[in-house]
Amino acid sequence: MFVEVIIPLALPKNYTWSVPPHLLDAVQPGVRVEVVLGRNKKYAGIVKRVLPSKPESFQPKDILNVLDPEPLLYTSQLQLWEWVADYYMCSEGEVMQAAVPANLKLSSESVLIWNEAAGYAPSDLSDAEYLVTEALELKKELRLSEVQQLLDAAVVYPVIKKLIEKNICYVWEELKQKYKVKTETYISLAAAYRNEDQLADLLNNWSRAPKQMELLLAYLHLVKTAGEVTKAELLKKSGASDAQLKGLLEKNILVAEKRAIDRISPLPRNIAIDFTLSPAQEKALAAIRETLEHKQVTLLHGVTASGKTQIYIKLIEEQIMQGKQVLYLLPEIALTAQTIRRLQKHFGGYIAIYHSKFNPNERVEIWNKVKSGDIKVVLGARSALFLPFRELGMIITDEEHDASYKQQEPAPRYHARDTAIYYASLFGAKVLLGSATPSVESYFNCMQDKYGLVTLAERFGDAGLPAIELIDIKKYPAKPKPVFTPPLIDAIQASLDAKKQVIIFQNRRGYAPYQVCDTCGWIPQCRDCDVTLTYHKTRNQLVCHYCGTIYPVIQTCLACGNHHFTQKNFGTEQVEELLGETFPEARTARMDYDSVKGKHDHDALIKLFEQQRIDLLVGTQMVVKGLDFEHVNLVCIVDADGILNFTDFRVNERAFQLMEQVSGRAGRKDDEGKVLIQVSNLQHPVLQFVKDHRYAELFEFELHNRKAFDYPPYTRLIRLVFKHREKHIAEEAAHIMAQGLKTHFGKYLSGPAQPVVDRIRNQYLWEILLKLPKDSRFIHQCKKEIHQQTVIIQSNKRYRAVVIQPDADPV
DNA sequence: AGCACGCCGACT
DNA sequence: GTCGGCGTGCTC
Repeated sequence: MFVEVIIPLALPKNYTWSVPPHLLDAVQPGVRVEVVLGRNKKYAGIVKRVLPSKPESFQPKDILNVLDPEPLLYTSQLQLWEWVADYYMCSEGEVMQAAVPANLKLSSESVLIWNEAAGYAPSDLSDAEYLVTEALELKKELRLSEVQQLLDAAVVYPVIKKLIEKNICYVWEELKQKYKVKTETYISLAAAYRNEDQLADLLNNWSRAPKQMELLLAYLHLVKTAGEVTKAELLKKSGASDAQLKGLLEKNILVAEKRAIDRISPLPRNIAIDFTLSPAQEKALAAIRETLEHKQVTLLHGVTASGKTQIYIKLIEEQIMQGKQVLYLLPEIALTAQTIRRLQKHFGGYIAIYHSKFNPNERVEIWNKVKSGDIKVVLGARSALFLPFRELGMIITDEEHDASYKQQEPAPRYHARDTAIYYASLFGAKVLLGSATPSVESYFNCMQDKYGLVTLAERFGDAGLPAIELIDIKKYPAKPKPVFTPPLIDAIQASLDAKKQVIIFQNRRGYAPYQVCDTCGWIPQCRDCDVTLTYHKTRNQLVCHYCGTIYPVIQTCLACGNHHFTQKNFGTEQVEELLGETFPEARTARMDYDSVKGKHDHDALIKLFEQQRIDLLVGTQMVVKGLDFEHVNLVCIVDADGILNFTDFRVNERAFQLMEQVSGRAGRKDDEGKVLIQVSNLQHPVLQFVKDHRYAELFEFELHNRKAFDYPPYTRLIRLVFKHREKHIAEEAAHIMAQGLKTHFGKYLSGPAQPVVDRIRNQYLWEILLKLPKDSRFIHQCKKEIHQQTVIIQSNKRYRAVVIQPDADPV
């Protein structure tokens, strides 16, 4: 018998191994098997299917072992992997990398074993070699990682190579399972004393060891109230010592037992729905149920604070009642303690949280519990899609428009929203997309009647939509360009006086986005990217916001040698600084990629703001995600031009989403929410829509524009960057690509899309490649990238790059 | 992903 | 003349 195995590597296809007779009964699709690939590398792969006949073109090797008594996942997951690999142009092994928690992907770890038999002469060894030899003689074996701690990382491999040559040690390859069950010791009464008489007998005839008796009594008391007693709990509650317990254990009065416990804190498994829906919500819920009767996917377009989550909760409850599982997807950033608490309150022990930053042991536990059907609801980021659901009833994709649903690096470059739709179809499950600002592609699918559409236009409770006011920046002195206009300052002051909070939105990090040489107008740019360098005052550095490269502050103009630069425009750092100067008595904080490095910083800052220990919060788009601030009554968009003034109309959708999301932060509880937008082009179409929260019309506008440009409605962003030392080559490449895209996107508008687009893209890429100079490294890289959804091509530092970034396509 | 093989430039 | 860098291809 033979098996096709998925190995967690980017192999061009799956390989086949043969099964020795004694393992025949153990193999089945979904189990892990230990196999040798290449010379002596061992991997734990997953059996995709069992093949009856021997392959012809090669001689398969035997599998070494079967690692699982039962499959790790169901066939629906294997189907999903196959689809993702095909659709997003990667190998199934790469999908496996993303899907399976590290602790289930056994790691091959090389261990150096001390060769007892061989002697050595210290004079023959270099310092580094001697160091390792000594350690080996002492410990008999060393892991490679330990050697690395011992030596300078750069010389590890050469030194080991030498030692092996000198026969001082050898390498042992072994597969190790890292996942360990966490156990806890439980204490219980020995069987002999389980009945009342015997226990009374024991207590009445107690002699000596009064301390032990104390502990025993404490145990008896505890067991009455708690039911089960752990060792740690008992010792803590009774204040007893280990010795006392040991005595009782030795006398066989109490017994200790180690039990595996769950890492996930056990919550009662009940559902507590303690709210009622508003009439508008009830109506939306009924509409969702109805559309889902005959459509697989429905989009819930609900303005911010319209209470979408409560509708989700009702739907989740229904699914649990039917014994089905639910996957609730959120963008990673929105997975805050706040959201989690909210869901946990209603679903207690039925729910699990899952995202890639979880510790590996917890991930394995959730994996197993989802597989067994123990967990009914998973609240997770995109990686939660790969959990082995058993009976999936529904997938909810909240904040459906969020770009972070698309994985960019590494492969598989999948879009969680679209993958979710496919995954759900395998179960016959329903999908609910939710957003206050749906993506154009989802909206388009509604218009095409492919998805159902339910709109929830009013905010929950008495809250109204915030009033949006435009401030004409041209009315105020042009230089220096004002960061805060007088009306804005007044409004902030009014909020401060009313003890309210303000969010100031500026979608640019750093202090100054670029700087200009006063004499010749030269602007410092990144060496590798076509991007100006942003000055960061706190770090006193120049940073490329595209690739992240850091440069020292430039004192001398590289073009003319002069020393005077002018800082142009402003970023969050400068806004924060100016706020401090303008409102010295207010408490100000900044929230952007630089100020919140870890996840904890983010949570901590949110907490501070929630508790009203911050009055003014400056931030980039980070402030628009996953926050529910009750005391905010003013949101300021300081520099709307910075979001709107692109020649590329395709940015409109993004600009609208940003503004709409920002304005959604204002005035959630009371009616006084206000949004101030400082802008120079008051006539900008996006602003007209934003002003009245008219999403549908913006969409019509977008669609119309895109049609006029032969541009497909549901490919949101295609960016082409061509660079070449020789300008005409770059231009030619750009031209060919643009032509190709234009000719074929007409067809794309009316037909099933993605495969076509991929073929076209590849075809034209090849054409470009043929015209470019024969640079083997460049061509090779291109070939490699062509197999990926996102094409990023570059060749070293001096590069020509083709960046094509198509968004994922609805299924 | 690793690893071997092979092809060119910098050295004993 | 060899050492060693990297580019290329292969692993059932």
